[in-house]
Amino acid sequence: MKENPRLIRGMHDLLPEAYHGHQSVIDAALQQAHLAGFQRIDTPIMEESRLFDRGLGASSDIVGKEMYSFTTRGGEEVSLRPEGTASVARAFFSHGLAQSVPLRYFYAGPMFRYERPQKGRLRQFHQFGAELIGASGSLADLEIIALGQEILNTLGVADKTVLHLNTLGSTTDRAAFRDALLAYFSAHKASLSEDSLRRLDTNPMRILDSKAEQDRALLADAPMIDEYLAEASRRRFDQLCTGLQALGIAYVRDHHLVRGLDYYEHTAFEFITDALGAQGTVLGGGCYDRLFEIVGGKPATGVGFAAGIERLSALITAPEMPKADCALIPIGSEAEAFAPVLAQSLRRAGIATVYGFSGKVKARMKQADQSGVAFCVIFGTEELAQDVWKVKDMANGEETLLSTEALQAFLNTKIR
RNA sequence: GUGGCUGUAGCUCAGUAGGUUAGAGCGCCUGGUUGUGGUCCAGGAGGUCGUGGGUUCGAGACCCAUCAGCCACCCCA
Repeated sequence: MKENPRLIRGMHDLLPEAYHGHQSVIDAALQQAHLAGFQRIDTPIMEESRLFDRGLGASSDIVGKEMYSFTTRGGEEVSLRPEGTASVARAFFSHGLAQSVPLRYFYAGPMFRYERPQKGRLRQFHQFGAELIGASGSLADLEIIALGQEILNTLGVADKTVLHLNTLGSTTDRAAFRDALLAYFSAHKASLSEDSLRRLDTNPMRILDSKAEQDRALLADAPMIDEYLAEASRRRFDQLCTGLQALGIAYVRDHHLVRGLDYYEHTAFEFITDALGAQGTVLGGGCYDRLFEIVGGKPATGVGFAAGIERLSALITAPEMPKADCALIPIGSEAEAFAPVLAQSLRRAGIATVYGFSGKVKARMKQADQSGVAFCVIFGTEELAQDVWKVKDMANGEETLLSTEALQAFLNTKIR
């Protein structure tokens, strides 16, 4: 316990049961993504640090203090990815994909953030996400939100979440709004919390979602984004709202929803739950047109979301683990030697077969039982001599003697 | 990064105002059954009490440090 290697802080093993929960979340998401025409991609978990430095914005906490960054033996400055979108944007340019627009991509994998661990917050965690590149406007926003909603529906967690929706306006709208906020809060510096005083310098919009009472008291009279929206921005948002209504997707307009990454503009949304403690966002995203120019120098449009697999996994009722269909219990060295042969033929017939339990027959039966198999095939010198297999139904204890062909047929009908 | 709570067997926890050989339940192993699980009965193994230091005649209990976990802030998936 003292000298042995330990788990690094904030890192978690996924034992079979937890892994299965994760996988079923990914499977459900993937299934819906497929139905919507999104294709799976993977990008490296490591990128040049400057991709994230520039892409996510220096004012974001992620870049400021949460990245796993280091210098390689070759002297490259690299970072473990803290999120997936910047990499997708990079890949867009790396492969000249501007030709093939619009693109619908889905990804899933580990992300890394050097934060203090807490409920629903790990240093290595897993996200899946969807990105729609090269389509823009309210229809693209709607498509992405609808996919997110559909995934939550499939997972059966939709009733535990609320969709929060906001618009941040275009880059120019946002800048004007920002200035107005800066002016307003600067005039009320005395009443601001310590954290918000800091935000005033780094990112005034973040004061909007402050949890501090003293800050919230100021919010009522604070400038609203709606007052700063250009006509086109307003229309885009209105059309999105109309579209959501048409799809029967409920939402709440959250004027204080601000996302932490600098690249967002126009539509921003989060599906939030109150069942997970303080880390309530389960799936969130928005429009990130600006990211492309920052990353690749050329304009493109994008909207997408990312979802926390651990958080979703904690919300769903864990599906049952898949079990093997039957276990082999050979008795005696002759039978022992034949177990692999029988296992091979059963497996080739599509029957999931386990063997190799240790100890006496009693102990093996117990292990087989605990592995959850529905049937045991018990055979020793007697059975081998008569060329039969004794099959035991673990549910009711019934035993049947069967020939090899009959065994496969028997198991196949019982299992399906 | 800041604050609060916690750290005793594989798991969940108990451990009186500091006092000899640290307990329970579950799990595990063995036996009751020569080739048979899930119930029952009997027995058994397993702990440097997170780690390091200190106080004391004596520390699992008290103090300090450190590490880890949890919860909240911060931030976000």
